Amino acid sequence: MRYDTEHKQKTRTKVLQAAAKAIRADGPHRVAVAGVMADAGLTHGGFYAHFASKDELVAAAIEHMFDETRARAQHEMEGRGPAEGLVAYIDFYLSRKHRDARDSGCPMAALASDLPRLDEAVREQFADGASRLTATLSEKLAALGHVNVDAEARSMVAELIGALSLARIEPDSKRSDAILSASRHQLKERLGLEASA
Amino acid sequence: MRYDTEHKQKTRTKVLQAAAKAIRADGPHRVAVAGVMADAGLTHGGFYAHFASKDELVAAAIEHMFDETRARAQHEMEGRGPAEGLVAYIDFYLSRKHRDARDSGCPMAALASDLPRLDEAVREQFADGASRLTATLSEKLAALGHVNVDAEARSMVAELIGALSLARIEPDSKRSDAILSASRHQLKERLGLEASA
DNA sequence: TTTGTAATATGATGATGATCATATCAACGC
DNA sequence: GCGTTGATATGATCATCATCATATTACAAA
Repeated sequence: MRYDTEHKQKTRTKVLQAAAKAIRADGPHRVAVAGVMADAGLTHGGFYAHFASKDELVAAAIEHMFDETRARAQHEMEGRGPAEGLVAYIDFYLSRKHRDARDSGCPMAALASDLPRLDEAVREQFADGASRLTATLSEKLAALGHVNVDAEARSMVAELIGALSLARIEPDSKRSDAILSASRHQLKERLGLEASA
Repeated sequence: MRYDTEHKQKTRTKVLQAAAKAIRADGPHRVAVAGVMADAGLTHGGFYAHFASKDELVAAAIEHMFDETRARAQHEMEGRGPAEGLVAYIDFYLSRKHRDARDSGCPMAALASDLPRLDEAVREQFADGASRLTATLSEKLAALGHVNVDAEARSMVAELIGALSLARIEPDSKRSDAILSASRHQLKERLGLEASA
């Protein structure tokens, strides 16, 4: 080996990070290989030493996004009881910060409408990610003594994604805030996580 | 006038219909002007006699989608009391039929993640459409004696869009059905539209 | 039937972008 | 120091696509 053993590995990671951002920001079809490579500090030529095709890059980048956001979610809920954990997650997910960070936030919200247009393999990855998240939330609900935890968790995830998507569409920032706020409160209220309406 | 007075108008409508379908199916960036024209039974050359640019086509097509789906929503709820209307709308929105008809269904669900990447003008159109829908649902809730109708309606729209998006991502049809079903029931239950859980 | 012109078709043009072929460079072992 | 070779860079190529310039065509009116 001429270069450092990890050199190529590190480069691959840099490319993946750049791709993960660009794909969420611009959509899988608008990201250009050359652009991603430039963002990673490279030129387009080396690309095919790392990935067999752009499609493969997209798939790998999506996996990368899930790894990142799963870690963040865990971090968000870590060291808290089920109720506080759920509240923290809701507050994080429906925060202005998350809304404004499309390029580094939840891939499901960032790519909701791009996905049905992608390969089934990628969709499976996504469905898997969604299931894992639903399962985590469902456990917390069970710990709180809820009965219909599965449906409640699914419904919760749906509202989170929908509300974040809508908040990102709304150009008026006050109204966008109101969308986030409404869902934050409605969710907490109906899950018994908040005293007042 | 050489052609029929309505000829061009009719052609424009055909192009818009084709574009509205293609955009929802493939996303605004993957639809090609020539393809849309071909779908409308024409060749690409005449395009610029109807629209100044592709962007203008996209904007017009999105307006067209809203007109269509608003009419359908009205039809769905028409001649029913507020409770039955809401139930009918939920059942329609979260139906397998709607899930499988991405190219002719709700534009918000079909384009959720494409929108933040489009012009503010288009996003305003969308936010407007969402507001109108929320307002309609909110009225029905008020008629049923609900108090916090605004937040409830927003939350409902968010869950509808989120659940439909998730159902469209999930490649396994049984699991996809389960996503739709969970949200259908959760929504009706929490809005007091269904007797049993 | 002929004709003028709006509506449409045909055929460029230039830009962008995925992919590949070839050249250059970096750093490890000698 | 120097060559070897893996990692990147440079510079095509080919396809797709928006847009435009020019040619046809269809049909109302004469």
